[in-house]
Amino acid sequence: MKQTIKDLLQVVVQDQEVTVKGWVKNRRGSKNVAFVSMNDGSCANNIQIVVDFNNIPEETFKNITVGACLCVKGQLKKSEGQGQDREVVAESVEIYGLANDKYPFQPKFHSLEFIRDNAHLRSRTATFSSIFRIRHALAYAVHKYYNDNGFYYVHTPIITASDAEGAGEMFRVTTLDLHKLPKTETGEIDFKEDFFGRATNLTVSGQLEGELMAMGLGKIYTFGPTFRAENSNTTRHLAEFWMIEPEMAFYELEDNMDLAEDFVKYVIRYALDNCKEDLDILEKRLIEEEKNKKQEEKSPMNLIDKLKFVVENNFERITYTEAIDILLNSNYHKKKKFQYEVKWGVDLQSEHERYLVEKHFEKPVILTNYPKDIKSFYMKQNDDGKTVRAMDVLFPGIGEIIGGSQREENYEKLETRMKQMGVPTDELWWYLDTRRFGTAPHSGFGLGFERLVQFVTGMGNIRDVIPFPRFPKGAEF
RNA sequence: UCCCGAAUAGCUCAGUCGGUUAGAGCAUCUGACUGUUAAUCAGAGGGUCGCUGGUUCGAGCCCAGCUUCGGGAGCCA
Repeated sequence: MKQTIKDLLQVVVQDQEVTVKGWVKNRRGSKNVAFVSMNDGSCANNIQIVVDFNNIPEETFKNITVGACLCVKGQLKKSEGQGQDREVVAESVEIYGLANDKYPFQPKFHSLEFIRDNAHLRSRTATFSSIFRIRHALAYAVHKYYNDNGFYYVHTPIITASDAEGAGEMFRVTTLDLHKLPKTETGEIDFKEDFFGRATNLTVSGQLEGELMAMGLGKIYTFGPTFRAENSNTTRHLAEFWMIEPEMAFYELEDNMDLAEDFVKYVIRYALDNCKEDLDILEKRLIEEEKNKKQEEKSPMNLIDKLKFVVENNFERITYTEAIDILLNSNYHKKKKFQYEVKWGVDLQSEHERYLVEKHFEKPVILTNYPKDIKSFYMKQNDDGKTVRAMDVLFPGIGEIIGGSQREENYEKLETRMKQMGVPTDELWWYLDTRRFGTAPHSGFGLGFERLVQFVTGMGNIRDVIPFPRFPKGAEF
């Protein structure tokens, strides 16, 4: 295999001939010698190229500006300078591509807003190459975790005919001519004429299909794209995002919580163990940003300490009812600092979740047993007749990172609940079949992959942790 | 979608009470410098002050609408 800069930074230095291919991050010159920092994306660190004008014409160096791509042949030697232990003394420089002064990035601090505007080139920046290497590591860790724990990776459909999952607005998928829509006798659009012979959408969740697979394979997980056509303009929502959804036969809510906690800790630990350099870069950036913040907005922990803290401490597990009591007895509530009312039966607002996670417990919290009327039809009903076996994992800074539940396995109870909530039982006949034939207790959850990447990288805006973000009025690149 | 804020050089920003020719650092270009670390030093070029309209003798600054971006909220993962 060809040697990358990562390889060259690790091999034993013995004045050997090497070839470096990569992009110019910075350049400095003086009368007889110049220095070029190069990076090829293989790791966070740059390699320093020494350009001696006795070997390489000065004119060549003049053309090499930040952003240019080069192939440098030379000798790998111990560095004479202080900032690095090795460097490549160039013997020849081939220019693959020059970058003129319109190249947007410079060797200086750039705002995230500016880089976002140039997202097509942002993999060239230190911050974003680190983010995307960490994103890769986390994705790998997800597969490794489930594979090593006996789960099967299943692929659920991207195009789905069911629009009844209640997880959000859907994107329509059609091949109909929008200027000449076929109509039924009653004047409605006739989807019988459409590609699938029925109305179809992009999936909002693979859960229902995941349950079908778990009811035969035992323990499965999905890891794929999901789509929500909500007009959400926030730092933690995307119209296209990647979701991990494990689904396990014979797991009850407590098993589900154990899995969620163990899984999240595993992938975060994997990043700590394998992405040290990249995490250091992101932590440094965050420390710089914190300097401009007011004292009360500063976070109590640096990025890596925060990740270690999550890995080393148990998540707090409380019921919804207990959470309401804590909120009602809080000073925040007594001083009327909450904007939204706290009372049993209403869904918790962001401010309430933040209080529990960031002020009261100061660690991740798993909330369970929510009122049934604020949760989905498929969640297992408790004997109290009021609550369901739901669980939400709340993380500091980003709120809900995981939502899951034990599923209702009783056919009658499920069908009754679907009818009460207006979920069409005829459309979901295949889902009900799992309860009709050999039903079993089972559980699962969904984890928004970008929210996990957000937490691990410390990035505030979810659009910065996916290479090509999709959001309302945003589908560039 | 709602609330709040912002928009000045390629980038990051300053611009006093509405008053003459809109500034700085970095980047770019020219030059200097015997090994630099976001090198340093000297000089130069670079602006329809987001757009449209209004108030005024006079608008970067005040007002209205629009656009885009940011923060927060809702929906959620």
